[in-house]
Amino acid sequence: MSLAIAPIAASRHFAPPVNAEAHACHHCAARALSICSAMPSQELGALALIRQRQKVEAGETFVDEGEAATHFFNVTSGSVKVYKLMADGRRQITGFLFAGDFLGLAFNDNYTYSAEALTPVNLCRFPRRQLERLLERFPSVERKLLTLASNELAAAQEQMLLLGRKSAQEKIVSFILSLGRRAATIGGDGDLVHLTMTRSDIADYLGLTTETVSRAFTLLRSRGFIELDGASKVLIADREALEDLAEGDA
Amino acid sequence: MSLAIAPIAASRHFAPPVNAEAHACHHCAARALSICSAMPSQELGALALIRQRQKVEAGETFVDEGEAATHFFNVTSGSVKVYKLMADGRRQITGFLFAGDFLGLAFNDNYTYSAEALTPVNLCRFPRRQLERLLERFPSVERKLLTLASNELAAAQEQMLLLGRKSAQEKIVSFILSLGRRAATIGGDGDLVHLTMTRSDIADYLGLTTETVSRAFTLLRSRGFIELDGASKVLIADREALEDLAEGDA
DNA sequence: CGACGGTTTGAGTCCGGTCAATTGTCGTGG
DNA sequence: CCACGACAATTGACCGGACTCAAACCGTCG
Repeated sequence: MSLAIAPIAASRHFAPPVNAEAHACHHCAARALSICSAMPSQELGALALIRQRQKVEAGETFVDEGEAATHFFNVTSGSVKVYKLMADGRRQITGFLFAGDFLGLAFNDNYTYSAEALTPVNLCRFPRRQLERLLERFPSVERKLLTLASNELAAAQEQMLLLGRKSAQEKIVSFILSLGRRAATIGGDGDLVHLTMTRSDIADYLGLTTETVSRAFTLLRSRGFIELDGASKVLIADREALEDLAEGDA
Repeated sequence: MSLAIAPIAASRHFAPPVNAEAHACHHCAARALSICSAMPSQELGALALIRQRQKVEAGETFVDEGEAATHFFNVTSGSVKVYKLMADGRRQITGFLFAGDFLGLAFNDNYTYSAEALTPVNLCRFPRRQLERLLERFPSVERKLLTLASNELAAAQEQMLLLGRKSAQEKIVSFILSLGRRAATIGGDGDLVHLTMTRSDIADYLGLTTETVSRAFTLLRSRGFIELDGASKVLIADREALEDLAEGDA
C-alpha cells in the first residue's frame, strides 16, 4: 500500500550518505517503517545495520511461493507484482508494489505468494530473524508494522469487493483510479497513470482476461472518460464520471 | 481466522470464575491474544481488566462501516458475517467469524466493514484506546496481533485467488473444505459441516448468486461428493475428490 | 395448519470467456 | 534508416457459465 513521503527524521539523524546507492537504501528503511511520522533515530540506526541491498532485473522472480520466508523486503524503486498460482496455471495477482511498499510481512515459515519484478527494481532486504530480534528491542517498529498490516488488510477487503461484485468496466475503472491515487501520493500527476504491467497482468489482478481488459480500455476511451497514449499511458480525462462508474452509477 | 485451543495459562493464573458467563469471557481474552502459546499472566491480567462483555442477537449489526472504530472484538460463541456494501446494495462478505476469532484490528479511525451476527453471539469487547495503551506496556501482545494480522492477510490473498480465478463449483468446494478445516480445529468433526449462514450469505462470500450456490450443492450431492441434511448440514463424503475439485482437477 | 422466508428448480439471457486473426510496438541488426 | 522478428494489444465472431426472472417446494414457527 501507499506509504507517505520523505521521512524528515532520516535526514536529520544521519550523516549525508556517501553515494546515491547508499542514499536510496537509507531512505528505503525509513520509508518502509516510519510511515511519514518521525521514528526515533535509534530504531532507524538499528534498521540500517541489518538492511541489505538487492537489484532485480525486470521479469525476475525474487520470491517464490512455498520457499522458506527468510526476508522482509522494501521496494526502493521500480514495480513488482505479487501473485499466487493454481496447479493448472491460473494466476491471481494479489497486488502491485511500487517505491515505498513492503513485502514479506507474513510471519509464516514459508512465503504464500511469489513476487516478480515488472521493471528493474531496487530492494532493501531485511533478514527476518534479525528483524524479529530488532522488533523485540524496539516495539515501536512493531507498531508501525501492525499499522501497515492493518492497512493492507483493509485494501485486501476492498479488492475482494472488486473481485466478487464489480463488473469488468467497474473493475478497470477502479483500477485506473487507484493507480492514479497512488501516483499522486508518490508525488506524480494524479491524472496521468503510467502502466508498468501488461494487459495480462491487469487481467490477472482483476479476475478478467486480456481481451476483456483491452475492450474495457477501448470503450472508456471511446466514451471520452480516458485518453490512451500507447498501451501504457492512461490519462484520466473525466475523473468525476469515472468515480461514478467505479461504484456502479450506470 | 482459526485460533487454537484451550489456553492453559489462563486456568493457571486466574481464580475459578464465579459463573459461566465470566468463564466464557475470561477465556475470550486468552483466545484472542494468546494463540495457543502461553502468555505471561501479567498481560492476561491487564487484558482482563479492560475487557467488556457483549451479547448480540441473531441478525443484529454490531459494527457499521464508516462508524468510529472504538472497539476491538473477540467472538466467544456464535458466528458472525463481516461485509462491505456498495451504494447500489451489492454486498461482499469478506469473512465469517466463529468462536475464537477477532475483529476490529484495523487501526484506522473508522471501521471499513460492517459486522452482523448470524446466530446469537457472545463477544468480548476491548476499547481500542485502552487496548493501545496496553500494547505499549506489553509489546508481546502486539506481537500476537501482528501474527494474527499476517495470517488474516494470507487468508485474504487466498480468497482473492478464489474470487478472481475459481469456477462456481471450485468456489463452493473450497468453501466447504475450509469450513471443515475450521470445524476440526475448533474441536468438531471435520467431515460434518454446519452452515450457520444462508445461501445468500454464501453467495455474497463467494461472489455468486443464491441460485448458483444452490445448484452447486445439488450437483455435488448428485455426484456423491457430499451429503445434505436439510439446507444447513453438509457431510463431506469424499474428501479426496473434493480436494481435487477445489484445485481444478476436473 | 397456514404463513412466511429460505431453498430449489426451470427457462432464457447476457456478460465475459474462448478462439482466431490482425494490428501495433519496440528492439535488433542489416 | 529501415526491415524484420517477436511479442503485446486490439478487434472480431462465437460460445458458454453464471445471472436473471419466475415458479414451486420445503421447514420452521407461530
